[in-house]
Amino acid sequence: MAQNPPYSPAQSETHWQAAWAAAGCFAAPDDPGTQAKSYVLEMFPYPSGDLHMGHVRNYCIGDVFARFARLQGACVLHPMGWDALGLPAENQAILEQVAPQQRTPKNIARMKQQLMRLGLAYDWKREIATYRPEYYRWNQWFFLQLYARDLVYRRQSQVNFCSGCDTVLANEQVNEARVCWRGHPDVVKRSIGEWAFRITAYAEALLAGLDDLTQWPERILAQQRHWLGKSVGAGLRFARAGNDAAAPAQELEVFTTRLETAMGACAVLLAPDDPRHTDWVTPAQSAAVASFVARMQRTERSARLAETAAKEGVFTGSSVLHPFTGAPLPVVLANYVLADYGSGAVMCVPAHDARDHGLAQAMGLPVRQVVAPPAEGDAQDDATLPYSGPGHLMNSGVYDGQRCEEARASMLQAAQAGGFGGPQTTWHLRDWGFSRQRYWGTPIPIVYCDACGTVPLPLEALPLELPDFADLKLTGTGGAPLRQIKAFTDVPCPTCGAAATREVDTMDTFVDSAWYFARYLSPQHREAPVDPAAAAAWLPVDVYVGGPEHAVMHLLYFRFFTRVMRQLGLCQTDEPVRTLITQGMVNAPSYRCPNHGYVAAAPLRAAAAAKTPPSCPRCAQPLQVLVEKMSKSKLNGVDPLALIDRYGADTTRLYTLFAAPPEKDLEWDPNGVEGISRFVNRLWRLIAAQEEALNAAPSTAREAPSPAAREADLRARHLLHSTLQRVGDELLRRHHFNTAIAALMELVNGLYALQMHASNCVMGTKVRREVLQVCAAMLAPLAPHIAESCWAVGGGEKLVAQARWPAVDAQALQAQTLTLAVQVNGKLRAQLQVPADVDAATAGRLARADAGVQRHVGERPILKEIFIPGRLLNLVVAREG
RNA sequence: ACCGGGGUGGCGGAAUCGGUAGACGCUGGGGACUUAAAAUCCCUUGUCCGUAAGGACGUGCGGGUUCAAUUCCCGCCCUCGGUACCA
Repeated sequence: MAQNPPYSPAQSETHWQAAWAAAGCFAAPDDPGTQAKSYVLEMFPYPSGDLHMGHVRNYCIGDVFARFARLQGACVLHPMGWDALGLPAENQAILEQVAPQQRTPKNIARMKQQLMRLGLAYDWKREIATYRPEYYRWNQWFFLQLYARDLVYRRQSQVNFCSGCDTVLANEQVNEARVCWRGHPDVVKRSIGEWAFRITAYAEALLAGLDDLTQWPERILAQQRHWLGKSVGAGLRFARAGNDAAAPAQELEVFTTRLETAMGACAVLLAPDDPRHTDWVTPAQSAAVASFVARMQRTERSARLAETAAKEGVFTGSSVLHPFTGAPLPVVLANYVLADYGSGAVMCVPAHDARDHGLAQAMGLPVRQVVAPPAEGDAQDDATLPYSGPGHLMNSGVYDGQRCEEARASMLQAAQAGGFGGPQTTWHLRDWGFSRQRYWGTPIPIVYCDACGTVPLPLEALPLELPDFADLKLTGTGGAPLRQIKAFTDVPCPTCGAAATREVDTMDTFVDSAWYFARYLSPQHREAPVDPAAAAAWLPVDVYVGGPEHAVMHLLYFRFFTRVMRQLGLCQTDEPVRTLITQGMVNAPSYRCPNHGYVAAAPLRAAAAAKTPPSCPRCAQPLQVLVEKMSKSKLNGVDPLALIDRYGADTTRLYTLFAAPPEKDLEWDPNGVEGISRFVNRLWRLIAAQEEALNAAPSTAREAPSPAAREADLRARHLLHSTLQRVGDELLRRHHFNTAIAALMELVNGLYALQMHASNCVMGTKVRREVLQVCAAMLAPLAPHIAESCWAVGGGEKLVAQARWPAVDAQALQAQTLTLAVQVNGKLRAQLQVPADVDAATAGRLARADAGVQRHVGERPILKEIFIPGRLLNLVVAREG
């Protein structure tokens, strides 16, 4: 046999990528018409400048869906774009004083080049980038539409404020010790004005919509449900004690899910960051309160709320009257109360709430038990306090003896009748504050006029473009950068023409990503964010692939905007995504020296292979090895481009798909890549051998095949079609690409075992072609380049990228016998070859005849036989001893 | 701390509805081919006992349900993601 040329992925992959482009395989029409449609989308990347392995994994997974849907006969839309605004680019601009408007397109060009090398089936004509005014003008358009519908408003909000930088900081820029990224200590929480979307108006709809998302992972639905956090309870109003008509507030409303414990209330609690607390502070207490509030501003919210954290409070000096009894209760600020949940105030019931109990002990508040646990044996009302279980009421006047549920209902009725309370539902979800004091974001189209107040820009004024970078000094200090530019801020009022000033905050980048999926459908459309005809044709997204870190916020905003779009007449769907795939992270070993921090991982991988324990190149100390998410700071990244250069795109794709199923984390293993590369080469040799065999075979031969040839054909087809069935199931239903690839490896191993790679193979040409074509189809979504070579050698028409998924031949699958597992008392004792259609009685007879089975059954009678057709037989006998 | 995941050989993982634990790949060991190397091919590789035949144990830990549990239930441990201004 002639020596075949070794596989050259670089040459072959460039060739097929050009062929796909020439054939226009991946361009999607504006309307799929009568053809079934499939919209496959991956979370768009932040254009940092270089593709990393996390991107590669994300887009390879998406590409499998897109290419497989096309094989299944769908008209596929598979676009790509750039999430280009936001903090990292702004920080880089501060550092280098280079305009993000210049840096960003360069980064995009680089990353696009890198993406192209992977041979991803994108329709690049639909590419979008959020930093372009043609894109972000629609953020402004949405803002104005929501403003007109009272779904956007201004409010006060708590932010991190660093007096050293004189500006607001992102959470990421502050560490746990409240030190800022530049090293200033004492970052505090401060209240500032901001813009917010009224997403809470959609809470009920967003909750109900989850029931329709049957193709979303259950864990994501659970996280969304908990984030929405619907809680049904009651509101109860407490009036100010004493006749102080001049006091700024006359009552406090609390929210409770346990109204039946009201008689056990010993205080009413407010959050330290609740601005209303000043209405209740008396002069005598003002110093104590001020110091408590200041201390809380320096404490992390999570530290304040931790269950194990000490419960602390301070008396405001004022009291309110218990609405049921008229008894005075102190108004107290407590560290664990949330200002933005429910009504922002709660009643303190120490006997039946652990946190309240802790506070009561710390402050010496009275503990009054009002619920007795269900009586057991000798009736006992005493319980270990705090007690939060079920029971009946005590110490509660007319309600004594009622079960909790009864008391809750009757007290609610009494509260309504008395006009001091009623049913109330609260949510964990809060409105979405989207103001940012940053440069690299979408300007908010608002003007403030002394005469007209807050004035939205007219739609014709859009886009409101970001002013030039050259006109300001971006330092990351001193508040909103846009305020520096007089030419931007000082404008005439759109209504009255008088001198006015613009809003200088920009928008959160979550606004960009809340609706980008719609822009791909008509990226040039000028009348609206999306052409409603295109939206009707393509929405919802059929498959959405991205990281689980977006499980809650991004996906909730995404779903919220989809509902808004529907109400604006832009689309006809409430939910944006039918099937959601959340993929795991890409991890790799990182190496850390106790003296010198992280050490570059790449040179140490070779050392690890040589089994020398890794040591620091600078001080020779042994290094700590951890498996962590690939990142620049940990110096453990793998350059995808280097991988493609060395092994080719198909090997890179197959490795990321094979090493773990999509939803799990993937650990980088250089040896694993070698293994995949071996498989690709093995496959290549098989394909090359067929090229020779098919060319050599006289096409006119009509001789009857030998029995050996018939047997080889039969076996090859059995193997081929059972693999086709498995791979189809893995791709279509289970989305487990690693096991699909394993099945293909087994197929190739099996074909080698049938000598298909060898010159003495007797397999017929017709079966050889079938094997090649079916293999090509199965490979096409996973390793699309070598799949084309396989298709071409097998004599397939046009490209496999344009082909259809083959049908399983049920006849080829039929088997004569199967292996039946025989257990005795649940332990495997024999494996019998039996006829495929064996019944329980026959299986029992065969099993009893087996020597191994007999040894374990012995003289004991068989009590029961459990037969699972096609799988196993379990003989149950009396246990010994 | 709270919410949601995850934990299976030396390693990544497989086991689809409670039915043969360890598919496939890597690593290690042995062999073939070769002057040699690379590449390739073949055998082998959970632990323990045993010369072997064979047996016992084994899916983070402790219990439970079942003829049968990686899978279901209860209680823990460790770990990852999110916690509203990173995206």
